[in-house]
Amino acid sequence: MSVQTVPFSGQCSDCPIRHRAVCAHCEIAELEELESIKYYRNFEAGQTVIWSGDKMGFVGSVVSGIASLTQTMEDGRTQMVGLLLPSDFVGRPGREGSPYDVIATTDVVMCCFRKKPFEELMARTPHIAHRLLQMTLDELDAAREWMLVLGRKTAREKIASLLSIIARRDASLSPNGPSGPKVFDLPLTREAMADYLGLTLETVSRQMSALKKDGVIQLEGKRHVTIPDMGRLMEEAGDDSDGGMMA
Amino acid sequence: MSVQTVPFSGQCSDCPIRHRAVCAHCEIAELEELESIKYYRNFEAGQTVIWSGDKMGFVGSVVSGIASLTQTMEDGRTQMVGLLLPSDFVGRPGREGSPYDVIATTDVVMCCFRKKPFEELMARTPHIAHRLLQMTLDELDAAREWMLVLGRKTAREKIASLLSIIARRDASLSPNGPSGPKVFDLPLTREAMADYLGLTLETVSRQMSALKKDGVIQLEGKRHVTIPDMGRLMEEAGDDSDGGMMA
DNA sequence: CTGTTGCCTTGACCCAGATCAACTGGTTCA
DNA sequence: TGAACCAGTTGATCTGGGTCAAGGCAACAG
Repeated sequence: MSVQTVPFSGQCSDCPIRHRAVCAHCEIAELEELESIKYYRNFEAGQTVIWSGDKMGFVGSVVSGIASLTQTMEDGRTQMVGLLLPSDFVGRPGREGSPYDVIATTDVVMCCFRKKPFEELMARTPHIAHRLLQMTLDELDAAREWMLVLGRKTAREKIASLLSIIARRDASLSPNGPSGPKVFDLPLTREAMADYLGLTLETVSRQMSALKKDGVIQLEGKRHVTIPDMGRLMEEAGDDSDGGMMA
Repeated sequence: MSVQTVPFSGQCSDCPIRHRAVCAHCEIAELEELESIKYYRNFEAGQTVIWSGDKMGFVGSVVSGIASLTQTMEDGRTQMVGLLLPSDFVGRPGREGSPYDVIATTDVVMCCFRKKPFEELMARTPHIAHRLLQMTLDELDAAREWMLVLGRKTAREKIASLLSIIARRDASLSPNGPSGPKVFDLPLTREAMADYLGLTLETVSRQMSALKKDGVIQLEGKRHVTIPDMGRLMEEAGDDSDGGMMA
């Protein structure tokens, strides 16, 4: 309920996502231009940022918090089609509306640009256009990796896949090196996990319990997760256990 | 077995995908530059265009035929994560290798560019970079739409979704208007359909038979499909039956 | 301290789709 | 002429995960 405020000076140079967002490759002058058209918006957990089909007046980056992209069928079945983490971009230069709902999963701070000025700026700033292409290609790869999860993995593998994704990206932001136990708080409810994984929340709950019983994860409360052995978790996910890092 | 050859003069100006591929927005001068670094390659049905993980020396566009992007787990489970139709782009400027296998589903002709020269050209040709961004965004939307199919639809709905996708894009290329019966040949085996839909080929076969029995589709042989009522098919797919076109 | 609400867990049962297996018809090759 | 081989169909059976239903537990309001 408390109104969140921008969690830093508000200057691009101090911005926590400065080197990962659309603006990552910008030079000082370009950054100043961006700075002049940007503004911040706060969204509370559960709030809808953009409704599917609505025209979108702005684009922007997630500064903090987590949002989700969700598709819904007429009969209520829903599928989350993307997780937006800090530095991820929302909206499409050159598109009217969003094809999915964008929903704040936790409290979210976004760095927004009105669409028109941003598009104009992008047209004459290859650094931005190029970075956006890179980011879009990354998202496409992530979406396709997720298609394998949705289409071919068992419930247990799906849960393990989700946990390993969250653990890995969390690790990339936080301390303690790549190996060793990982600890984090799940930012998603069981229902949100189910929507992401194409499962029911009961199955999610059961498989979480099973992974706990088998010692793959430890749970403290409902959300606080410890992964004693990341390699083990990756095996459970059905991925190559060597996550690309060799001795 | 017959060696396919380029099915037209080989000049960009005559190219069947001239106005839909990466080069769509190029001006004459830019097109000439592209022309000077392009070459054609033919692949037979079943042939692997690129192996997952291999470094890729080229990028390019599908000129004719159909290719698929496929991911495989160690135990052999496979998921098709994309269908490449004429005008679709293969490869990533700025990436070493492909994260998935690219396999020719039918005989395929590709218009290729060696990666390095293409990247250099792209860097100084915003028309190409911009078009590539557009196309990537489209692919991302398609991938996300497919996530809903994989995660939440029943086998029958999945088949109907696939058929309606093929029918719609076929219709956009061929005669007879948007409404009225659609007729086409399935470019995929039952197994390829199963890999795309996250099903087994037996289930695909059964659901095809069921849709035929219920009059949603007509089958002549195994592959030749007639859709008497597109609206009906869209309902079966669980999509909004109005495909965006209103009276 | 008690009722309510939201999130989660657990159990019992069921069914869509997987698995295993037999069979059809077309095509190629000898 | 027929053996071998595909791609596809169809049947019988099994099972992972969905569905339905009953709590548990923490947070909060009255």
